[in-house]
Amino acid sequence: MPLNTEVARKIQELLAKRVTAAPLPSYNTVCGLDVAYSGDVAYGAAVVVDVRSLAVTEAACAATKNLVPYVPTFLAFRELTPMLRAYVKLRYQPDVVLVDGHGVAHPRRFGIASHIGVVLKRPTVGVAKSRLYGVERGDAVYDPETGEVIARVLRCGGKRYVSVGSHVTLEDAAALVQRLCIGGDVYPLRLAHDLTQRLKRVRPSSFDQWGEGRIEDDVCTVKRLGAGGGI
DNA sequence: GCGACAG
DNA sequence: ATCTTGTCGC
Repeated sequence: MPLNTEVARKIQELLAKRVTAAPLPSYNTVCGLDVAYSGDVAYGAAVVVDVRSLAVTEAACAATKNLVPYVPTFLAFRELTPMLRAYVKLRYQPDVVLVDGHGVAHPRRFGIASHIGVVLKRPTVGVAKSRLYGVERGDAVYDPETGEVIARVLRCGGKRYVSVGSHVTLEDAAALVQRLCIGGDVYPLRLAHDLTQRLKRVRPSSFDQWGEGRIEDDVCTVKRLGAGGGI
């Protein structure tokens, strides 16, 4: 599927007004969202972790076809569907969602993490491995237009640009990511990435035999608290 | 016009 | 993101 950047841009500008930065209430579970590709199929994964025990409480995934091309500043239009299709399969709503990509550290203050936060009306945090927009100075990224700090740079393996998705403050977002930085990676995102990579390998390349954009639950094992099975 | 440009 | 093995270095 093609991408109409004219329309996509207006959608971002309109929805950006819905981004909020409320302080994050106490949280117990954090979900990591990621996507991987194989041919013309995108695999999305949502892995939920208990912040105290670091145990995986639940995980889900999905596959989608009819991919949209990647165009800088419009990543959400390519990865939103596979991420959300996996997310909605979760039985329990996680307290916070970590997204692989930027939040408001975006030219129109609406990266994929913000897009997901607004759509779900839930706390989301953007975690990217490289800068897309803004001026980096020390551990902060400033908006060249307003001078506002739009992202925090953390060291977790390599650099990690943390920004507000929505419904969280930058301070809380940075503290949360720092806390989940384990083994040189942001744990929930690492698990989501691993799951996504495995699905890509386990699945034969074609897509049709799995039907309307989804992977059978027996292949994408969904693990839950107290239940058996692994990711 | 030139350079930058999440995944 | 994806195509891909070995190899240099701490």
